[in-house]
Amino acid sequence: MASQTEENYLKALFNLANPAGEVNISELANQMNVSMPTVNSMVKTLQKNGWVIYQKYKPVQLTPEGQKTAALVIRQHRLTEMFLVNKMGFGWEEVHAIAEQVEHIHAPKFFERMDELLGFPTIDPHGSPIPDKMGRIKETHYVCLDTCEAGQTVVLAALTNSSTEFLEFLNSRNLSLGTQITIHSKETYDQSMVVSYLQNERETLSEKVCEKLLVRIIGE
Amino acid sequence: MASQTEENYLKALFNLANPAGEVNISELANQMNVSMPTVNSMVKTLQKNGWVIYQKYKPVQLTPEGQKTAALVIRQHRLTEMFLVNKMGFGWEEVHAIAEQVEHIHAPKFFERMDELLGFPTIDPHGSPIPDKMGRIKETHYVCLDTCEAGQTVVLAALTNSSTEFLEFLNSRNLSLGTQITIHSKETYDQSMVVSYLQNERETLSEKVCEKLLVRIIGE
DNA sequence: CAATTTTGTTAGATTAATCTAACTTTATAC
DNA sequence: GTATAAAGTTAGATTAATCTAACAAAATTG
Ligand SMILES: [Mn+2]
Ligand SMILES: [Mn+2]
Ligand SMILES: [Mn+2]
Ligand SMILES: [Mn+2]
Repeated sequence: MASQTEENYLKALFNLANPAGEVNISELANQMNVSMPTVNSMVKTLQKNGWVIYQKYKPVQLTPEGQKTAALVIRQHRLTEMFLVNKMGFGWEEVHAIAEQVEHIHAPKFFERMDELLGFPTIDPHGSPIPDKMGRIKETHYVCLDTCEAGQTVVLAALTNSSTEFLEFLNSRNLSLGTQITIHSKETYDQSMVVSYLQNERETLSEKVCEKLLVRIIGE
Repeated sequence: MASQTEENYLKALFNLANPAGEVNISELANQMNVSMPTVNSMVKTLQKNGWVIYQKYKPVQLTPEGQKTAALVIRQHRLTEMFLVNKMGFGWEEVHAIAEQVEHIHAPKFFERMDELLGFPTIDPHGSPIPDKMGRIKETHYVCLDTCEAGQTVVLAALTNSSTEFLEFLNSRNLSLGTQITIHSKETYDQSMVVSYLQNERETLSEKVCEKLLVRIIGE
């Protein structure tokens, strides 16, 4: 059974993997906030446990078992976030740090019960997909708001970044998942957009914000 | 901040303390399922952190800070058990192992929210008192069923042992907290009792069972 | 393509939590 | 009250997870 530390490395590998499934030692060290030698020794441990493939000086790759283990921890993280928001009244900006701890609890029934009580959700409070019990993730096909055009109507569906600061910014602008947004114009100089939604008329969103919003296009 | 391991030692010390607040090294080793040298080195660590008083060859004692830290972990354990039973539909025999892990989560808001949603309970699903936010425990004065007399009517209030096996035994006999029990007789030979409650008429409870049941006397 | 920079590895140390073996102190029992 | 037993300590080793310093390989770049 994976230790908490190992589970955190597996999650990081899962999230950092490029299309070929590869992750560099330096990226992983950076993500985990540890030194490269620490990562070097940890990937050897992960390999011994059958979770990664690794050769000196080559990028690391999760094995199928590694992928599944990682996906199940991510499942527990996202179910926890959903439970905290929908059943315990937390805000979407408060739940990540708690879920980061709860995800490591070894008690399948605990998470199955959450899943049931939540009605088997497929996305978490930030719009990220919740892997199923087999570790499979349903692919979503959202587009980034910054690639949208003036005149389009879209619905906010997910975020590419869920930091507390960004979520608090979205709260301050009254933006939440499911909000329907009309794009009035896009400034070619700085890629900012003027949009309207709910009571917010002609709100300007900077490129920095737009590039973190994933939407479904529903009109024009 | 206490590590998970340290928190578990503090809980054990809290629970093992005799009226003078003392715990022997061997008792603690036995409770924690580790060797005496392990305990010896751990109590030195706990002392360095200000949680215990300790002198070579003397029993260990929690300091007031140690007591408070222990009580707050116990609070989190018992709130979790209550939440699992009352809000998530678990049976009282299923929750201890999960709570043993959840109790170590560092997120005061998480447990405050549980407390609120539960309506600020003062006892857990096994009748044990839940310490308040200051670590204070409200004293209860129950009597052990095996000290009761024929003819008395009592209400099951708490247990001195909450092992899964014992809880499953109680489930099989339809016994739960709050059940009103009438004592018909007490066998002087083996201390067993013949009792009635709910639909269960003239049920025999062995000494081994009676000594684990704490009751409030309500009649005769 | 050689020089330099970046990335990755090895070696060796540290800290927490554990163990066994050997020894010492305290308690118990004739 | 000495002998034995029980309880407790010390010493030294182990494993997981981390670090820094030194070195090596790979990538970049003029
Ligand atoms: Mn999260
Ligand atoms: Mn985590
Ligand atoms: Mn318990
Ligand atoms: Mn515990």
